[in-house]
Amino acid sequence: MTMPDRLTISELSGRSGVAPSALRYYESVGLIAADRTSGNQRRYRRSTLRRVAVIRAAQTMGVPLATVAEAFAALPGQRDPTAADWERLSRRWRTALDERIHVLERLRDQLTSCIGCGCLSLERCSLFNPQDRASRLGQGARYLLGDDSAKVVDESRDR
Amino acid sequence: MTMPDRLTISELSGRSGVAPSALRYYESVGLIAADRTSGNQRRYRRSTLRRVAVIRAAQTMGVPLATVAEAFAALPGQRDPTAADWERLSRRWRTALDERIHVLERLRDQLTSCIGCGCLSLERCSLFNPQDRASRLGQGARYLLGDDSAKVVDESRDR
DNA sequence: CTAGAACTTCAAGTAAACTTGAAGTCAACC
DNA sequence: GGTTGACTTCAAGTTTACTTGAAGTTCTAG
Repeated sequence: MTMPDRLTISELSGRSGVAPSALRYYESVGLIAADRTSGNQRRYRRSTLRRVAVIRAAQTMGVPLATVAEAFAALPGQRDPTAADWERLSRRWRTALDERIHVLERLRDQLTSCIGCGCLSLERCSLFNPQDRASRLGQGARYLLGDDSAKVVDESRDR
Repeated sequence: MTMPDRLTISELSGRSGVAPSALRYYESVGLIAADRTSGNQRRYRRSTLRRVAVIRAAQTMGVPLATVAEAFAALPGQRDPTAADWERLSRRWRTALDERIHVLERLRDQLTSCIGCGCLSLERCSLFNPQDRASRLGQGARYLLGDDSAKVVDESRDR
């Protein structure tokens, strides 16, 4: 009973904390895969546990599943991913994550200094700058093209 | 033409970068309000600009609109919010934002050290710990109750 | 005063990420 | 070998945060 070679869906669910229905959904969108028993039941490789963990980590970062699927496409389909495979993936997300953290930090500072201080002038306040929402993560700087910035610049004295 | 006292919906949309349809939606869920002209068209107070900016900031933080609405309930309904009003609100979110940033930072570090390094043992790796997903922001530590933690602890050698 | 742009409401549609339910099949234990 | 729990598929429902479209009204410039 210790360390089964292949996991049933409820085992994977129990170990990953992800509902069976969600795991089936992940399979339906190509994020994970499973072998089948003669009776058509799913049996997951142990490496799937790691995959699921990475999926949840990505979601915490704000990465949509479609983007995760894209990234997973770079992983080997047949053999289990190696450490190097996972590392390539982590490097790819690391930058985006750094950016996202940066945006949130700026927002935090603004939240105190701009809203909190009572400086009700909206000029040059990045909290009010739509450009700062370019933090969707996943596609990169989509927002940065359309020069939405400086649109919310306003004279002053808005309560 | 400089600095109108009340804004039309397209003016507010233009200045905030938020689509008119979204603004109407915000009104429908009680996030913003507008006076009406004799002909039933919306005229927004200038303070609405700030409200909308705060809504977008909250979304960047990952706060759902329902939670924003709750927070806004603490703002004065009649008079325009003062700096102190906004500050109370910002203090309330500041903590949550700090937490969220912290979670993402831990995730970033793990993303490199745990996945990247090839230490494929999953024990004590917070990337694989469902507890770390307690970052929903808004309700506080909902996840932290159900002791989901230590569920994903696994023996080792998962690829 | 009239054309056209901008506005109104309301219903329905969309996308993501699932969950739920029905109806049936498989596996494990005594 | 039967029964109970776990599994299967498939369709439909849910939530959030909107957008789109239809059908009609109002505002503003000439």
